[in-house]
Amino acid sequence: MSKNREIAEIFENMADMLSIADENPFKIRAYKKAAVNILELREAIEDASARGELTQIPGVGKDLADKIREYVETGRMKEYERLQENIPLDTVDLLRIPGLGPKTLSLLFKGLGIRNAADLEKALDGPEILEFKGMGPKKIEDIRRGIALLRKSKERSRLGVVLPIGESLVEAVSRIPRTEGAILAGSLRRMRETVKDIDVLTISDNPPEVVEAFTSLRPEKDVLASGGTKGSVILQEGIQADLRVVGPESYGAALLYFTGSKAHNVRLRGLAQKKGLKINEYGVFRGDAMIAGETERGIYETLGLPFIPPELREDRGEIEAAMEGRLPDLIDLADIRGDLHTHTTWSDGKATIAQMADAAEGLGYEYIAITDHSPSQTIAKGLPIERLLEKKKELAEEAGKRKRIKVLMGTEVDIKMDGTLDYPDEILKGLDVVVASVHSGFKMDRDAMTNRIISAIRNPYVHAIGHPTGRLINEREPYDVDIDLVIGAAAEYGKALEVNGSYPRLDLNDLHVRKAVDAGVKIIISTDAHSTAQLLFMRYGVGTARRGWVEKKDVLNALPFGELYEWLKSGRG
DNA sequence: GCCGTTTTCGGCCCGACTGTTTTCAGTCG
Repeated sequence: MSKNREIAEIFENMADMLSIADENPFKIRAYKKAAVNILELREAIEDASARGELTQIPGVGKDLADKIREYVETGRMKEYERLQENIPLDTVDLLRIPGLGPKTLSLLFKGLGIRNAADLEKALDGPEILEFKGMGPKKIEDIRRGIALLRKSKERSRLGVVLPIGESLVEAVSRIPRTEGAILAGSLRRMRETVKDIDVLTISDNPPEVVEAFTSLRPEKDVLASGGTKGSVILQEGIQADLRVVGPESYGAALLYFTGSKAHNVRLRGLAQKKGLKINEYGVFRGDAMIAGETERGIYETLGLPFIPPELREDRGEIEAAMEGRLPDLIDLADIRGDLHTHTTWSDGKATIAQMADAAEGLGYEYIAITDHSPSQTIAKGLPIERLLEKKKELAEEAGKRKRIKVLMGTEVDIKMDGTLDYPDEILKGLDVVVASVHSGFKMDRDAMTNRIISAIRNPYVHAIGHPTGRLINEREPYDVDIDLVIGAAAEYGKALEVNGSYPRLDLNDLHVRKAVDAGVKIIISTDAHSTAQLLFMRYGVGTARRGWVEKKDVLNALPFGELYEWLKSGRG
C-alpha cells in the first residue's frame, strides 16, 4: 500500500495548521497544492522517492521532497510533529465546520484557548465570545449550524466515495478461496446518495473460513466482529464493511434481505404472511418447506410480483406499482448517448476539448457538449465573450475532425442575482447547449430565489437548469427554492431540469426528479465533469434518476443525436 | 513553499457575499 494518501493528508493538515498560525497564505497554498498532486499521482510515491524524482511532482520542490523522503524512509515527519505540539489535530478538525475559517479559529484558539469541539460548543454558549472582533449573534448561529451539519455528515458518506471502495472490496472478496462470486448489497446497491456502511454478500460452503479471510484481507483498522457467517471491519478509509456468507440456496433471500430497504422488506413479509408464507434471509417458506431463496426474482414470483429493481425498493409505491403491473421501465446507463454538461481547460476543467471528446468517444457516446463557465465565475475562469468566441473556433475545428462523435458548443451560464443571464441573448442564441445555473447569492429568500430561477427558465435560449437546488451533500444545504414552482415552470416552458451526476451534488435528487418526470418535465443526466475521469460520474446520475423512477423516454441525452438536436433547436425564437 | 527566458527574486486567482462594521475582514468557490 503506497503512502500517497497518508502524505497528502499530512500536507493537508500542515496547511491547515499553518493557516491557523496565520502563516504566509502562499506557503499554505503550496502545501495544499502538493497534497492534491500527490493524491492524483499515478504511481506509489515511494517509487518516485527511490528514484530521487520527487521534485518532478508538480508543486513539490526541495523542501517538500525532503519531508516526503523523511516520511517514506522513517515513517515520521519531524516538522509535522513539531507543528502538532502547537496546534493539535483536534483543533485542525474544527476547520471542517462550514462557516468557521482559519481566522476565526485562530482568534478563538489564541483568545479563548479553544482546542476541540467541546471547547468550541461551550464557548458558543458563553458571553465572552461576543467580545471578539467580528463575532456577532448571526456568526455564532452560523457556526452552530455548521457543527450540526458536520455531525450529520460524519454518519454517512457520499455514494461516489464509497462505491469504488465497495467495488474493490467485492473484488477482493471474490478472490477469497471457496467463495462463489460476491455482490454489493445495502444502500450502496440501492444507489442512495449517502451510505453508512458497505454490505457485501458472497456464497460459500465454508462460511467461517471466508469470514476469517475477510477480516484479515488488508491491514484493516479494526475488526468489529468475526463469526460463523458474518464479519465486520472498519476499513482503512474509516468506513465500516460487513460481509455475509450464505449457501447458494439462500443467495437470493439474503441479497433481498440485506439490500433492503427495511421498509420494503417489511412490506414484502406482510404480503407473504397473507399468502401463508414466511420470508427470512434464508428463503421463502411454506411451513417447513422452502419454496424459494436462490434468486431474488424467484422470491418476488412467490408473491406474485415482478422483479423490483433495487433503486426502487424504498416503499415509495413500488410494491403497489408492481402489483398493478406498472413498474417504470427505468433508464439504464447503457441508454445514455452523451454528456451535456462538461468543462474544459477553457474554464476550470483539467482536460482540453480534444481530450474530453476522445474520452466521450471512448465511452461510446454519440455527442458531448462542452459547457464552460460564464464571466461572473471569475474564480472558475469563466469566459468573457471574446474568449467564448475563440473557444467556439477551436471547438468547431475539433468537431470538424470527428466522425464518430458530435462535439457541441455550450455554456453553463450563471443566473445572476436579478435572474438575468451572464451572457446576452444574441450570444446564447449562437450556442448549441445552454445550461443555466446559480453559483452565487445562495442566501436569497425563497421567493426571490424561485423567481430568479424561473426568470432563467423563461429565457428562450436556455435549455436546462443545472444543479437546480445548489446543494453539496454533507457540505452545503440547498438554497431556499420552491422546487415545485420550478418544476411547474420547466413544464410550462418546455425546459429540461438536470440531474447532476457529480456525486457531491446529485441534484436534482431522487425525490425531486420523480416529481419532475411526473409533471412531464424532460431530464438531462449530466456529469458536470471537470476532467475526463469525471465523465464516469454518469452512473451516479443514472442511479439517482432510477431512484426517481425516470424512464428512458424522459431523458434527453438518451435520444439519438438527430432527435436531440431537433429538441435543442425547437422553441428558440 | 514553489516556480521560472518577462527567472534565482518577487509573484503567487480574485470577486461576490455576509456580517460586522462605519470602511472592512472572513469565507467561499
